Amino acid sequence: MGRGKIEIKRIENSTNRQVTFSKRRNGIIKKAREISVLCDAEVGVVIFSSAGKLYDFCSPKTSLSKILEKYQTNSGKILWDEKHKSLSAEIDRIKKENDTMQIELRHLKGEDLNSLQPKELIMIEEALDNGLTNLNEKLMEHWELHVRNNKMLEDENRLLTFKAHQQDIALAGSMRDLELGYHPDRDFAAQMPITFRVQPSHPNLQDNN
Amino acid sequence: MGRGKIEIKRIENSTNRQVTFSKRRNGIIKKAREISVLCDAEVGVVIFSSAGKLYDFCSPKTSLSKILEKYQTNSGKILWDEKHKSLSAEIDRIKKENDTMQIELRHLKGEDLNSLQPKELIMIEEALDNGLTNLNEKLMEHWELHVRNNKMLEDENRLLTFKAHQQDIALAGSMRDLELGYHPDRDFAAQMPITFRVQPSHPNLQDNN
DNA sequence: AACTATTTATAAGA
DNA sequence: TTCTTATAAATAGTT
Repeated sequence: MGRGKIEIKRIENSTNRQVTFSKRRNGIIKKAREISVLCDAEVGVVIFSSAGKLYDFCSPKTSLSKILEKYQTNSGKILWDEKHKSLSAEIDRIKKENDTMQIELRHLKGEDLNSLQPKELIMIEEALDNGLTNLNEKLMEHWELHVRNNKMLEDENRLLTFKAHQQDIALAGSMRDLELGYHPDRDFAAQMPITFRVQPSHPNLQDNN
Repeated sequence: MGRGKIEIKRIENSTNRQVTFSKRRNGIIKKAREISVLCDAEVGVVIFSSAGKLYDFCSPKTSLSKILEKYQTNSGKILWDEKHKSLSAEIDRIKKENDTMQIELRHLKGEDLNSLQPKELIMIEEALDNGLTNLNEKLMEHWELHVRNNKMLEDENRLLTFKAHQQDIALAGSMRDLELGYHPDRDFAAQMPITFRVQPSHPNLQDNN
């Protein structure tokens, strides 16, 4: 249907094929929806493009899972058996991998060494030595970083202390100047940092007896 | 499409509905076949009539089972029953375990250490030290066994050498004895253990000359 | 992504 | 059901 009739065989032009796929896919899914509504049918459609992209449709009020379950009981065909097998096979494969690693780990931790030959033991020893070398390198890096940071902190600290000291001196100087106005005879308070000088909040509590 | 336009809603007339179902079902399956050929797509269609009758289509060179398997891995949706879920769950669990061990192994081999804190590094170092200790112990056992075996071999060797030597001497002695029979003026054969002295079984052969 | 000339699907009727 | 046929829908080629 279209400007020309086409033969039903693989469309060789890739762009063309993709466009046609897109149009027809929409068509099928629309048709699937329509039949499910018009005829009260349960429909499941799964489409993979040649690029592997997935499109699917499932009639409302059900699920692919339910439809497929019904498919199995109805057709007698078993859809999951293969899947079961492949899953089990994968489990076996991973478990084997797991065991191998487990053994390697144990060996590296110095466990279960009895069955090993000196040659194997020496290989493990080399691996451990190697690991230890790498590890110590990394620890050294951390340590150096730590030392450097500490040094920077110390420097900063010294600088801050110095600045604070300078400020104290400067403040003390200006206090002295101020107090000189009130009690020209006393000036030793200026030697104290300003924060330590008592400001009596209740002057009447002071000893009057 | 047809003599009149129809609204997309459930067809109430049962006969009508069934006829429409039949026609449209054929239509969908034809379309599914066409798209699978034209566009090199994998298509699976499952349709249940309202009466519960099953119709299905699957593109050539594959199977519903395979398509659905692909559907699962692609969509992440799980279509299968409880058994599958538990298998999948186990796979996930083992894979996680695997990953953990893989990381631990790498760490013990001194790889991928960058993300670790000094505290963690130190723990790994302790594990490595420990492993090395156990390993060296085991190697030492092997060595001692080896030494002991060597020593035993040496001892045995020495013993055998000694015995061989003694036999040589004994043989030499008896040879001499034999010869002494012919020359009675020599008697130092008496220094030899008695068992090695030859009892002449044919006295008449003794020297009468 | 739209357009449109054609083909195809199908609703209704037989 | 199946066939026919008028008409709706889908879509191939084009812009």
